Amino acid sequence: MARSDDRSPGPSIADVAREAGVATSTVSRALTKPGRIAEPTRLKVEAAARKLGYTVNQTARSLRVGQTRTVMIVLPETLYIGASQTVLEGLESVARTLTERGYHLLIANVSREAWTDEHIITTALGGTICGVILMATLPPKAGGLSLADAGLPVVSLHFDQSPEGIPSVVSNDFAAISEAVRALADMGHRKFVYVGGRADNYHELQRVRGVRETLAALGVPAGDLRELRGDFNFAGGVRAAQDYLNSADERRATAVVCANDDTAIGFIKTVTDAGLNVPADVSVIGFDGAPVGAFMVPSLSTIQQLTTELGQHAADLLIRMVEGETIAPDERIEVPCQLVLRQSVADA
Amino acid sequence: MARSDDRSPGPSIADVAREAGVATSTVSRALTKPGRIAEPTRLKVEAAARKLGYTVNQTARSLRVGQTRTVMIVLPETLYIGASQTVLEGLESVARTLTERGYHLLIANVSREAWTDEHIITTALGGTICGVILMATLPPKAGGLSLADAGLPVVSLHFDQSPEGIPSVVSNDFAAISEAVRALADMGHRKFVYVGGRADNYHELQRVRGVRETLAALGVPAGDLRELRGDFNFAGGVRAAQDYLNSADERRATAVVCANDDTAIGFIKTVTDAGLNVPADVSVIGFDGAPVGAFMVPSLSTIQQLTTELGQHAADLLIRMVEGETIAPDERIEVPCQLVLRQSVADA
DNA sequence: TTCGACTTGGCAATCGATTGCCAACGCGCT
DNA sequence: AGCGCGTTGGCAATCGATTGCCAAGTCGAA
Repeated sequence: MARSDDRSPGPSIADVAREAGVATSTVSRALTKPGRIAEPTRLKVEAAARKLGYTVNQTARSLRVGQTRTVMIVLPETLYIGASQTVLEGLESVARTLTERGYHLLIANVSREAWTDEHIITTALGGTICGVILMATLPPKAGGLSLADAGLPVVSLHFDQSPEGIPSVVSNDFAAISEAVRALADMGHRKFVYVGGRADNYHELQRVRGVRETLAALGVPAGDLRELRGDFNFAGGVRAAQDYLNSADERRATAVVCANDDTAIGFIKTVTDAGLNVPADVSVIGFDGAPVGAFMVPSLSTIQQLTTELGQHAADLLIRMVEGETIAPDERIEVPCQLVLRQSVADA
Repeated sequence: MARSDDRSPGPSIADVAREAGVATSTVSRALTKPGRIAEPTRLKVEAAARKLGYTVNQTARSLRVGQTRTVMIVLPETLYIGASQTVLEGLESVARTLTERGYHLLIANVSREAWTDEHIITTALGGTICGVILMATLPPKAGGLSLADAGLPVVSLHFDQSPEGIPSVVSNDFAAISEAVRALADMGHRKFVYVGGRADNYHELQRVRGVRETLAALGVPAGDLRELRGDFNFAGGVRAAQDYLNSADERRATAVVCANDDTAIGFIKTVTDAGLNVPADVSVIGFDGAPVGAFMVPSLSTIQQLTTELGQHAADLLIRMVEGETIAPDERIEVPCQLVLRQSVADA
């Protein structure tokens, strides 16, 4: 068999058993079932294992116990590569939490195309993983099958999918953007622009609603809120700024709320190059808390998402599900954001 | 056995065999060895598999063939969370390439502490993975064991470790920064500052050498190059800028080369807030090609790393090693960078 | 000394897919 | 009709660890 391709398999449990002079079952129990094996025997086994450099073969273990300790994280279709680091920060946090608890993290679908969804489903069904974290994405489907058919625990991070039966960990977008709008109103601003993201996006729905309802509650007439599309990226912010610049001076808003930092950055860059001054002529605020914001000129006001906490909660929730705890399918953990006001906003 | 914990195992190969009226071996071969099974039989098997929704159990397969199709990527100890997205872009590129070729990607060590190296080694030895990509890190060690002991194919991405016997995929830092320095000299600059990173870092060594040797070749006296420490982050750029501001006006350099974009951004922010104008008073250039650079005020000149190509090459090289191709241990693939000049530089 | 309760460790089946080996079969040729 | 070769598919061993079951051993109490 393994003739041409001799992968050094390392010592197996049988080797350790022989070395220690006990049965394989004893070795297995000594290493995994504390208390099941008498102390002297256990020490003997441990010594033998260390001497041989034995490491348990996770593949064999997984096959036998019918469970892996590997979690898959599905990253968003577009990674929103820009200024904000929510994806990377979230990933770091999830990875750290899982690793601490002895789990592995498998990455899926960094760039989603037709075949990748199928790849995900196949992996899920193939017994390779024990749970899934959806990061700012909807559950993949392929052929007749969906992720749900794998019968695995699933947690949604960033998108609230608890109404669809997926426990979710989310920022309180609505309350956060509402606070930002109120802060701008308190500074005397009365005419607003909201530069939104993609219309079908979960965050967009929360954020645009937050702006509208808060302004309405403050008594700002609907006509004094202009909504532009920003697509969550730099170019969208640039386009929105061009629209903004095209309106007559006296009709221009003095406060601009953007659906994320990238949009705000594109906006600021464009109006600045056109000769306007931020914040003297117009105040701008973003969303996400990109680390670079503090070092922009002017420094960027933003709504900071606590990405690390979000990731921790998601990982923790999933582990609890994997380990058999019953979690309500409409479980929803909300993490507050922090309003960070910097140079890009000023009194009207 | 599995009484309390009935994980729905899905159909097995035996179920498919029964459904199709053939032996399990026939099913296995029909699904994996094209040509080995007569066409009519193969179709029968495929139909049965589809009908039952059969998916191969990767765990069992891996155990039998002694090989997984999972690659581990070790991310840098500090993720350099700032403006540049090299880690995320590289990750995306590696993930995409591996997925296309039917491999999985396991993430390790996003935050390295004492126990995580051990976790990595254990995983590597445990037969869970078939290869490792080191992303801007040195090989982990734990206890008496190092990653090398696992006998797995390893590729280094970003750091040139080919002298240590690890095939590497790297940017040509030296040539790139040399080109940048020459460009600044061509613009008439004669006094330089180099804001470096951490002294023991691979990139730092390349980049500082590039600056020194290029200036020397251009006949700029060593006294007209001032070297400051920037630590690769915003705060380091800020500190360097404070040092810079403290020197007397007539002694100040007019060209600042930074070891990465974050440093450059911190530098620009600080000197701008202090009343200097970039680029009128001082030209600044970064390194990495952070996407946000184009939208800074002033937009940031930088040396763009082709992260996607780097990732592709690394993944491709590793796959070739995994699949048995012989690769020279001192293999070194160099990917050129692109100099991108924007508003932050101007004639002296 | 004997009995029962408890502890300890070994035997062997098991997880699911792969694969070496071989038997059966079909086909063409003499 | 008989022979040989190539193709097809089945049997059963195998990968390495886990675990139900049971036997042997230990200890204390009567």
